[in-house]
Amino acid sequence: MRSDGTGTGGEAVLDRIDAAILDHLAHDARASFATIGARVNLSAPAVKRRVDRLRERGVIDGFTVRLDPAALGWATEAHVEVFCAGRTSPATMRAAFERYPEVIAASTVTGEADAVVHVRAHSVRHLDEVVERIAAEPFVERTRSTVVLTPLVRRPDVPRA
Amino acid sequence: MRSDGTGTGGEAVLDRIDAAILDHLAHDARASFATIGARVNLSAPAVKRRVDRLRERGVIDGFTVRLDPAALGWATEAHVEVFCAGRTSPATMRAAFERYPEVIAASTVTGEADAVVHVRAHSVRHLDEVVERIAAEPFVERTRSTVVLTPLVRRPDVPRA
DNA sequence: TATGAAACCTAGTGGTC
DNA sequence: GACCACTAGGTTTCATA
Repeated sequence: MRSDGTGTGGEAVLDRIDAAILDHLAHDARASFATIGARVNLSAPAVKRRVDRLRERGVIDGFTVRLDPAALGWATEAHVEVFCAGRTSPATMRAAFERYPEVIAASTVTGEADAVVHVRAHSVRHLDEVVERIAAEPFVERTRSTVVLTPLVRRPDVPRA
Repeated sequence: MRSDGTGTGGEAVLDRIDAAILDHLAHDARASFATIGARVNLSAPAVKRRVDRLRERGVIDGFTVRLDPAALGWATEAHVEVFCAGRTSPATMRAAFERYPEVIAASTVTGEADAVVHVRAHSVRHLDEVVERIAAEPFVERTRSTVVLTPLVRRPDVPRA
């Protein structure tokens, strides 16, 4: 895989217009096709067809709302490293972590810990309670938490470039 | 701050209807106000007014597209712990990390490291290159990377509960 | 195969009660 | 918050390059 987003055959995953459309949608997913079309020099139907195709291809996973955690009282954020007792399957971990609404992301990782769980809570007290519950999961040996002090960058999940 | 999302005065940040609207928008940010209204027993204009109010209040930050990283060739993901030489201001770090399109999130944290930077790259080679560049930033003493093996959970940035 | 133009239908929006 | 009227946008069809 080359780092410019093209496959081995040279066919770009996205042409320049698709990229521009996605960039626009990233900023305003409710923009009209006509508005997007004006920026990419395409008619509204043409934009719609491209968006439909991007959805079919799985490039576009859906459209969501961006919420401000602070405005909703989710003031505390932490990365919880999870150390497992013995070998635990990713499926087991997923099943466990999915049950926590406070878990916004989780993945198995290289290095010392077996998994890193991204937790959002209302308060340090709330965070503590969640971490306690995670630590009490049968497959968890211990955890190590690092609390977020200052958010610096927060971008869409996928880079534009 | 209580953990149920209400303030000290007892006024909920969101009433039940707002929460339902946001939940719907989280799943499909391009849903029509009429469709949303059908689910929350409200007319389309009423839904629109609530959404407008949520935007004004800053609860809704915007609407974005959810892209599949794999479909776009962003196959590699890592958490990079950054250790700074001396004291470095968050503003300095933000300015530096913002310049990397590969950085999808960054924050200062408690614990050993000074910051954690979430990086997405096309390949391990690409990731390596990005980490090298971060490590070469003037304020960075050293870095420690943990590469994501298996994504387990990936949710909207803010919990619904 | 992708597009543009037009037609048609649905949705957004502001005013009124 | 509902209802109405008006405007704007979504979606299909068809012709074209």
